[in-house]
Amino acid sequence: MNERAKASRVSTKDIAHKALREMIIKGELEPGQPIAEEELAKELQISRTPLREALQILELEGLVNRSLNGRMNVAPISIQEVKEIFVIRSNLEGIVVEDAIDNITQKDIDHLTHLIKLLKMAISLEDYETIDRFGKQFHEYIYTVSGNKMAVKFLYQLNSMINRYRRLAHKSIGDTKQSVKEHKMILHYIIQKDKINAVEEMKKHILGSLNQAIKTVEKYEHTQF
Amino acid sequence: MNERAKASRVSTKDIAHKALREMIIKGELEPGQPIAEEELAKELQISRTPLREALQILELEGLVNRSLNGRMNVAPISIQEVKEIFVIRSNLEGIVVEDAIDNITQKDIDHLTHLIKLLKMAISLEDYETIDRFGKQFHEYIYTVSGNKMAVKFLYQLNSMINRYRRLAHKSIGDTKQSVKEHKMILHYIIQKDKINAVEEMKKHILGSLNQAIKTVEKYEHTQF
DNA sequence: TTTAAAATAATTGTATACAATTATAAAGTT
DNA sequence: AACTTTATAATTGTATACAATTATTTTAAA
Repeated sequence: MNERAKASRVSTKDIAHKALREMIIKGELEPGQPIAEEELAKELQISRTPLREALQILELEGLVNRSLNGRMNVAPISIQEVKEIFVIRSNLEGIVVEDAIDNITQKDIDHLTHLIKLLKMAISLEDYETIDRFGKQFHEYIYTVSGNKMAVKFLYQLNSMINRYRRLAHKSIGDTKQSVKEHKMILHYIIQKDKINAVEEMKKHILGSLNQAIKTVEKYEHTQF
Repeated sequence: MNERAKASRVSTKDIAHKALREMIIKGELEPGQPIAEEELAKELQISRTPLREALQILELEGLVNRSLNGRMNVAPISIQEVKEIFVIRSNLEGIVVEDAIDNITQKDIDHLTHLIKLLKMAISLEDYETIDRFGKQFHEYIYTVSGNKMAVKFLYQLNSMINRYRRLAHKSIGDTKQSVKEHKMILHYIIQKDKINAVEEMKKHILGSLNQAIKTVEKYEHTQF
């Protein structure tokens, strides 16, 4: 048999899915904008078959909507939806830290501690993109430790939508410093294996970013119909 | 223009999706069983195109899995997954009652009260199917009142999986009587607009059915690989 | 001019054909 | 006989063709 690992093939569908997701998150496809399959397929230089499958995934992810007549459009942005998403996310992140506490090892704690250090460093450099990346890594590392596949699956589903809003938000240095404090607190409770407070703190942390997200969204809001 | 409402066309894809979901929930397609597109398409008398789209929905719903080589199989059943699902559901149901309390009217309260009466009646008749139906209606009515589209969307997604386990479980009369008590309590707190206790009670109610579900699943478990 | 009806065009939904990949069987080698 | 290698078959992934539906334009009537 062949030595090298089988390069798990990337399908045209997956490429289209990721590309479109990116385009929607970046706003290159605007909220509310109608989608014509033929046209979009030509633009991506693929056929309609994998494109339709990609669009269907995006539909289930909540990034595009399908109206009764079958026509699709980029999902509008709404404050109501942002609120709903963040409350759900806060609960899921709560579930996930709680499970993570059951499984966490010293190696994991070291890694999370390291991530917080990196986070601080990025803040001192006012490098917002890096701040965002390390913050994300902190959370995602906890996802992995939790071993809760289902919750993680839902969290990633939510993240597709959250990323749309995250992109619009530009944090202040004050916000990021507050954020690093919260990460520290969460880690503290994880180390203590104090589930109640870890969950509590995590929920507060997520909901804290909600108000900020709402502000940035207000001016972009589109009506849903 | 035409008078009558446009009969929103049902697509082959949707029919296939619902049919397959039913078959999986009923166990007609067994956990772990491999799926061959061509064969299944012939059986359903449709082409592979809409079948593939239906299968993709089922994949995202967690009812089928796709392995690295593209082959699909009916998702196995596992205790770990049941646990994860119920914890997530309990949180989502908590979110939803909390929101429902903000919107609830006297009419809604009357309806929920009525459903509990029907539930009691079904219990006295030991009609388990009807018990199940009214219990479901009680929860789904709260979904609607909440107005939380996102949470409801996730709940329905979970329900596809939960229904697989629900079907295996056969409750005792004792269980159902306990259940009706819990419904009453939940409604009580809703009427009082006591969010904290309503959420608490709802979570307990959902998690209460977890242990029962676990028992029934234990003998059906298949290993995931 | 406005409204309704009919015809045309554009778009989505499904079936089929083909290409690419993966699994299975057969043949060859040590 | 066990292991590779090659050839064959089966299966999935993508493109194209066609059918069904929906939207738009044109024509006709009031």
